[in-house]
Amino acid sequence: MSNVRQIAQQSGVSITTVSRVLNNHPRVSPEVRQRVLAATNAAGYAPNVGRKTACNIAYAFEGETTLDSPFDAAILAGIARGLDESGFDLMVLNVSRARLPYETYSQMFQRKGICGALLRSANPSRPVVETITAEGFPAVVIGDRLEGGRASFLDCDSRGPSREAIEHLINLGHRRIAIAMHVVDDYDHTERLAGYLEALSRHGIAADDNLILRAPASRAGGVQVVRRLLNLTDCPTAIYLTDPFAAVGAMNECRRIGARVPEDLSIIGFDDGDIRFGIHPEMTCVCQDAAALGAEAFSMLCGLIQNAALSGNPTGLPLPSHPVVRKSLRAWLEIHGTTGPVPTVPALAAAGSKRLSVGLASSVVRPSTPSNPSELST
Amino acid sequence: MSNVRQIAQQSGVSITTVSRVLNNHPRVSPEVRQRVLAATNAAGYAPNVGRKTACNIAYAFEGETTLDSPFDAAILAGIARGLDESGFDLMVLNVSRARLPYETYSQMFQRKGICGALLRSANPSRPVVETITAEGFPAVVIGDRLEGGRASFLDCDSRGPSREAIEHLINLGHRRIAIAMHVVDDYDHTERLAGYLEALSRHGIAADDNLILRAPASRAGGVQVVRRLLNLTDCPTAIYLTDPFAAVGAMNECRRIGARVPEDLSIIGFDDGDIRFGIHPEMTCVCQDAAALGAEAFSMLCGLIQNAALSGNPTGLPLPSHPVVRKSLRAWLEIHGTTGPVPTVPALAAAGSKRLSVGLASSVVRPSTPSNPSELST
DNA sequence: CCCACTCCATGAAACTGTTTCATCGATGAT
DNA sequence: ATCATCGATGAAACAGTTTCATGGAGTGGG
Repeated sequence: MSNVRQIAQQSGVSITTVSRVLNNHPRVSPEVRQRVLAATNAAGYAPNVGRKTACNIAYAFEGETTLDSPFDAAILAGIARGLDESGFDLMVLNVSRARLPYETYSQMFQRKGICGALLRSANPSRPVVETITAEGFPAVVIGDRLEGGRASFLDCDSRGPSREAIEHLINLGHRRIAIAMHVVDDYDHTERLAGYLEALSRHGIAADDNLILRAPASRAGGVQVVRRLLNLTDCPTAIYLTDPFAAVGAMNECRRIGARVPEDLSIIGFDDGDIRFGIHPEMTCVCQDAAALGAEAFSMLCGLIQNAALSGNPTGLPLPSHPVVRKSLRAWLEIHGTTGPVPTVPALAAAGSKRLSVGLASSVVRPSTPSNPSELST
Repeated sequence: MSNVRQIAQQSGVSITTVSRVLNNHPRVSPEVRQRVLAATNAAGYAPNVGRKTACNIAYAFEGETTLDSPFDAAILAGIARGLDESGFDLMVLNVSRARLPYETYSQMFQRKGICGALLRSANPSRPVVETITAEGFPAVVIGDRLEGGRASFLDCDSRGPSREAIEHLINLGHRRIAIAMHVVDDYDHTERLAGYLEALSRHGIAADDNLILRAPASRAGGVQVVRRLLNLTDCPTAIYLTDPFAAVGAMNECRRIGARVPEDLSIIGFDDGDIRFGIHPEMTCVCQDAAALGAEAFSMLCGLIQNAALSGNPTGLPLPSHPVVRKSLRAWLEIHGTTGPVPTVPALAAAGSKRLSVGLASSVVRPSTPSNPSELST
């Protein structure tokens, strides 16, 4: 185990200077700082004083917080339930903000007394997540499959259930089925698209690019999905929305324009919690148990931490070969009241378009895509 | 500033022993431990080494976590948004679990590098919250008014808007108005009851104990509220449910038994987020902005921490007179589609009761209150 | 050009808290 | 009675931080 005195000797400075560098004090010349940092990283230095306080778990994300989404909230709650028995404390951390310029992510975690991290991954933050896991710091990635490196992860397979959802629609006679995904292109949404495409191809239905939409994961996004689809000359008879809020928004908009669900249009949503029971009709949807995801990820992380402690690497510094744990929970399809047989008469397009134009005239909300009158009347 | 050596001298032991006591090591005799602790508390000791790491904010609660509720989730999100600029990190802490037997809450916070706490208060945890604030540790209580001591708090006044909500119903002609509150009797729900009673008394309507219900803050709770109220001989024409989920459950149950909202029954709910827009008809409700509550509480706490730092009390130890900040946000009434004129014919009781018995026969869910057939037929 | 003066980088030493190892006495088994 | 063991304790070594002193580079006035 290296200490400040060794680092000092190796970089030819005093321990004072080493301490200053490590604590980011201003009064150090750039060259000396550089030299000390090099020695520090080479030696894999970790502070020994205050080491005992390293009993925190981080729920780490990068960039904007999405803590208020039911998904993140439920994950947090799942983690929190595990905490009580474990003796760990939970820290919520924006890793990109918390890291000092010079340090590795592992060093940052150590500095904050964190001995393991749950990494919430979305596509934009993937590079960061990959860096952290590559450093060998005990971490479990939630909601992404980092097949490449040596990352541990827990994801929820929504591809199979998404396929089943679409096949459910196909069995009901639907052929023109739309899918609406989040504009942020994360792993989960991509998987749901894959399930959708799989179902279509299994039943010999050609995918239509016009029926593959992206919209914000919000009620407003769902509203837009319905409006845009109703503008199509060949309107779909069913929509799969891969986000809870978007699904609710779509239901609202259907009601507003007088399209009956499921008589005129079938809707399959997605649910992290129990939104599906709060709306009417209860929503057919692909479900995942986000709280279970949090609890499971936490227990995986505890395993990793224990393992690191046993292998004499309590500081979480990079190891040539650290253990990898990978696991998948499964999402599932729940059939409720928003899916039904394909309409015999194509009532939706006509009714929808007509009422859409009426509705818009009296509505405060304007569609974000400027509607072309000629399209509306088709 | 005291240190271990002073504590050691005062309690007549070595610094080793003091360190052992402070770190809760087992090999200390009870008497010595007692003596050292006394000296420690008397001296207001705070560790100096590792002091710089005290840059965390705690979101502290006691007992069961409610992190997955939209209210707590939104508060957290509000806090998280403030964090980025502040340079603090957020710790989620179950104070009753995290505290070691001997230490004060302030010491516990310090041990964990926490320089300020946001305390989520509910009635069962009030004693703990009061203790913490009495210690003078920089803390802001969210959602409770601790008028007594010197506690800083931020609450959201829902009493006025609750009164307005009931008056809105009275103006629509309603006279028999029920209120359903959470079984856990926290400050907010009590306030909403007060607003309800105020409105009744202002309009010379006598409060009826039969119309004041308690039910769990869940969809199932809301279902029960409707069932129990329909059992009454003199059925209400409007209900105010002080919890979002309960309101949604009540709406569901109304739909199931064929009671139309608002034609047969007016419903006013409560909303922390935007549930009101996700259901149909959009729900008339008293709203509060939980994210704003989190953000505001955080900014208040930052003020307290800065103040403590300026007054040379960076450790957050008890001060004879620490500053107190108190603030209220306001909830507000939003009128949407679930409230309407009082029904001219008392259709609900008859229709509801009839369908209730039919519905129950075919339903898996049983009411928790055993229904008396004679009551049903009235 | 020289001489204070200032400012900055740096190190020695003082200081804080933790951990290791040795000691001492009580207790219990033989 | 003797020896082994174990628990409580302290001295000293150790790790890291902070204070204060130092020396040199730059600067401005004479």
